[in-house]
Amino acid sequence: MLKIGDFSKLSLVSVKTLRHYDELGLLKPAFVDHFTGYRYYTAAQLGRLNRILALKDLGLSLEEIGILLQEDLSVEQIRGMLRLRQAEAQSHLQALQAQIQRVEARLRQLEEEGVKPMYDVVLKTVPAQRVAYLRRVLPTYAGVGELFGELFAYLNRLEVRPDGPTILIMHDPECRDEDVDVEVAIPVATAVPSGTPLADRVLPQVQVACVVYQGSYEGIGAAYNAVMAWLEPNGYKIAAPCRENYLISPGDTTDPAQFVTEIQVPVEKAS
Amino acid sequence: MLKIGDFSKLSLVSVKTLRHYDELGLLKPAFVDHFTGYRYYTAAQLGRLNRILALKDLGLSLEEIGILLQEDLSVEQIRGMLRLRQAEAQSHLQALQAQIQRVEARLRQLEEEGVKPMYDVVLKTVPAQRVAYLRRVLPTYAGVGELFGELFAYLNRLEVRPDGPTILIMHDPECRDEDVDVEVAIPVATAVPSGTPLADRVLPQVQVACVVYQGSYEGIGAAYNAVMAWLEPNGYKIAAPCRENYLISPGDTTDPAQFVTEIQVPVEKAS
DNA sequence: CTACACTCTCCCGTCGCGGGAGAGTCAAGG
DNA sequence: CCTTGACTCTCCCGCGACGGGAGAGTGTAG
Repeated sequence: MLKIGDFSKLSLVSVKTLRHYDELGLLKPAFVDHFTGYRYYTAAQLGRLNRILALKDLGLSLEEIGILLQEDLSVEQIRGMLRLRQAEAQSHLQALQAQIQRVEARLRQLEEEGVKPMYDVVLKTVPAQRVAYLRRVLPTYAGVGELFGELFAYLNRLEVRPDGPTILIMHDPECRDEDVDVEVAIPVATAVPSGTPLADRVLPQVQVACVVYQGSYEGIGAAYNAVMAWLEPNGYKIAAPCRENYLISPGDTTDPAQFVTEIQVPVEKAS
Repeated sequence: MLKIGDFSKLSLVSVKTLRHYDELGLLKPAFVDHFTGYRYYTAAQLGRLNRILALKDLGLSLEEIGILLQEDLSVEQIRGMLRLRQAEAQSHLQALQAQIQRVEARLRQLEEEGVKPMYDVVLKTVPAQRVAYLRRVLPTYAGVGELFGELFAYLNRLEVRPDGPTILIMHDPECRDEDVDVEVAIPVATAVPSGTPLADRVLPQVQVACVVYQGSYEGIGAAYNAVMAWLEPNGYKIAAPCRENYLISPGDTTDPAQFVTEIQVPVEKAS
């Protein structure tokens, strides 16, 4: 009969941990003095403790270990739990590798530019949303403002309430400045009545890499460069037309320095 | 001015998280109504939030992010933190890969043997300990019992108290049954007086793979097989002579089925 | 004016223990 | 036999990054 401290020295497991395992029912002392509450262990219990430690080293939770320690468990069930754990660990591993890649990319960027980064690219999964939209080929981007005006005019006439910031979708595969195929859209909670010049559709859920750009639209190219430069080192490629979300726009303020635009680039993993 | 729910929808970050970041000082709302406590954000704050999210994606803690968000931080300092994080992530990665290897080894063992494993091998770091010892070449292992008797006799005469279970160290590089070079040892708290037939020495700290074996000494070979079979798939090799710790031995009980022995194999990583 | 959706603060739970308080217990030496 | 110091007990807090929920107050559309 060993007191907890002796058993702790023998097993190199802390007293706290032994008490914790007792509480969880993983390793009950061989004997407990009911008057003093003292726990007494035997050397033979080292076997069970070692099993617990070995399973813990496989990354299993104490709860899972408790299940695995039950005697009446089939080999199949044990194998199932280990396979499950294996899969978890694998996906954890992939996430960690991707994270290391991101840190590396950030470090490289820091060393190459030698200056604190201006733009932070984050991945998001944008949920599906219903939008009212107008799509047209415009001679230049300058016409986008008017197109939004047209969209809002229709909405007002139809008494449909916007339900989010305005969106611009650029359908040209490569960026160009003339004869651009653009779509202006705005989220709506309910479908637009049919038989009107306005249509609605549901933008599907999509994963995007996005940056937030603040300032006049002339300088937005730098933000695009940042997100495009982020894609390759992080293992992504463009999957669909780019979008811009106008969070603070000429409709809200006259000072272009206050304009806030979110650039969203739909992406998928580069195989 | 956006209410927290609107800002949450915009950023795809939960209200709970936004409040949490407020509390930590990472992202204070642009304005707080002092009467109602309502938080109001502006779209321009999305930039800072994105930076927080991007840094979080690198695996940095919110506390570290708080430091990195300070304006007056040099590029050097930022680089230092990222390098540190990189190193952490790398070691985490290695640990995870080793863990996956262990799970794989366990699964293979399960499939090959098709039965629940009897022995669990665990890695420990045994601390340095002072022992009194006797080393001798014996014709067979049967003489080990007598050798222990001799050791205890000396200890009694010198009034030195044992401070742990008895240890057997087998110095033969390969296992054999005849003319074995063995050392019997027992931990002692204080040095053995000099000028006696007994000597003491300090066993250095060592990393061991160990199993606990219960039963008569005749069947101990199976436990050795288990630990030896564990070494290679987990990337370790034997680094020093094997030890046995007699936790419950003929001195404690007459029933060999109750004997408990811990087998310790000093190991190092196979390069 | 009345719903109803939204927001607030506060508290608990997660997971595997570690640290510490305050009280009780055990074993060796005087 | 008594003391003393080393152990041991239970109970509670803390970590990290939030999520869930209670109970109370607030904002806005019909």
